[in-house]
Amino acid sequence: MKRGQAVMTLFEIRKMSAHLPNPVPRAGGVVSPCSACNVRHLTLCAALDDREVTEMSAIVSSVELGPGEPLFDEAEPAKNVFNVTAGAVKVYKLLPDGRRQMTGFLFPGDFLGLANEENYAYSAEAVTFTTLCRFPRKKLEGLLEKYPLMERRLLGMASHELAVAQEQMLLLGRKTAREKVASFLLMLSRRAVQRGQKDNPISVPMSRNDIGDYLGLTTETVSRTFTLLKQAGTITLLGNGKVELSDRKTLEVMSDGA
Amino acid sequence: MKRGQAVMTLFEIRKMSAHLPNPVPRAGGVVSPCSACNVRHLTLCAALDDREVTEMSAIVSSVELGPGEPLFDEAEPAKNVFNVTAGAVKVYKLLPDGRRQMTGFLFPGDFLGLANEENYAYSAEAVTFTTLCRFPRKKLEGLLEKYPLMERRLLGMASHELAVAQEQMLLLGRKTAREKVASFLLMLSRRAVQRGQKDNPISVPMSRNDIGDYLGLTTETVSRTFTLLKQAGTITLLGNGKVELSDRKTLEVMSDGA
DNA sequence: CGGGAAGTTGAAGAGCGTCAAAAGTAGTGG
DNA sequence: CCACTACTTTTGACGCTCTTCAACTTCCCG
Repeated sequence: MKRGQAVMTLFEIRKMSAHLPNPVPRAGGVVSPCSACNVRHLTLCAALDDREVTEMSAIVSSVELGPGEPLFDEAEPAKNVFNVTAGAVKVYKLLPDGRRQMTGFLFPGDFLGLANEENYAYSAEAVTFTTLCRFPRKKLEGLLEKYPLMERRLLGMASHELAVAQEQMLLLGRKTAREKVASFLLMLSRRAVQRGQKDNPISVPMSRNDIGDYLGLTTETVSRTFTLLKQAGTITLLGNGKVELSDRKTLEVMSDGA
Repeated sequence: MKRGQAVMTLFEIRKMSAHLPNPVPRAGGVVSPCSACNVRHLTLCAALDDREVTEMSAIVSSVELGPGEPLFDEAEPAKNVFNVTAGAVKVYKLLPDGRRQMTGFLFPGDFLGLANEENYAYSAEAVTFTTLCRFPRKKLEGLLEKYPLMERRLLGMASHELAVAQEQMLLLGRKTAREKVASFLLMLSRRAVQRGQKDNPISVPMSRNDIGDYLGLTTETVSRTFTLLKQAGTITLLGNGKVELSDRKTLEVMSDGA
């Protein structure tokens, strides 16, 4: 099980730039990293006005990760919480023998690191080249007391996550491989729309193995299912991690079990 | 699919009384239903002092359900949130063809009905004779603004739920039938302890079918797995929904996949 | 007791996993 | 620019766990 190869190629740097029309300056830069944030309306910070965001930026720093680089590990002290600003992150739990369950894929605007306990309940790792903003947990808690709207927003985000988790339980416990893959593709499409991207060809940056671990399947079953959907004309593999949903209706019917 | 038979037998009434050493008076009663609450330390209300609890009790009413009676349905407007005070509740989601996934079993002290959207994201139904306290959502939101500690507590409860949900995803996606059942029994035991009950013979009030829908298995597989554990001497079925964990060590090793 | 639901057990089959190998893809170095 | 290497993806054959279908048993509660 290898991980954390921090090789950043020219290709990935180009890709990163493409994702960041307004690149977020590093912590310690002259400009507030938050005032230029292009996903603010999606995040925790949506609850703050400009002045408050400036105050917030005093405690925030920026993190950049290459594909496969770990952000934190399960059971590690939960010192920070993060907001994804560009790229994609996977979060997962492991069994002692190495079996892995992805509990989510996170995209720009998504929040991670919320932990009730002292330690993280899961591991997090970059899928693509990724940038995040980091909030020291202690300091964030101080701000939460000061800005009740922010706490309200956090509660809203947590209860949204809870609804998503319940939907995922339905998928894992009761859906077939075909239904799982169809649901997965539609989820990627819907979330792309939320981020202001277009709903059709979708970007699928994660590996078949990662998808399998998210859906409770093996790499092989995921691959076979993609092939089946392709042969049925429901999707088209465009290469380079792009997938066209050629027959969205069918996917939708399929995802709910018909 | 039948549901909602509100038949309350003498036996159940006796059982109810056993669960409620200090029965909660109905709303409109002379005594505040909350001041006598015997699970307050487990709930949302743990964040409040006596005076505040009295204020809270003005908006609270009590609900009683017989086995199988629905509390609310998925997609119904989320007008109330609830705290279980006695008994057990199951919450679940359905697929159009009737496949069901339990997303949780709730016991005294547990909270349900948190919904970010207008409507409930799941259905809820009593397992045994159950009592709950009901908070109109609008009024509760008012109190949350007044008592930030309560909002803090709610956030804590939500993020705990989130961690539990992730653990359940690991179970559903990656564990075998044996591992699932072992994990389930241990969870019941741990939660009994949290409520101040003893950890060993545990009460398993739900049917094999309900357990199956919680673990992503069929009734038959759950039953077979119970039989295997029984034959291996790991558990003992005491009848009447009571199970003795005869070899907890083995169950623990088993639940994590060894 | 007696009837109906819940639970158990058995036999057969399907879906997905496992193991293995081939094909495709991307990055490296000649 | 093309060949080489390493990894990911795809495809195939086979096996196993869990499901399905069915019958039987047990447990409640009237």
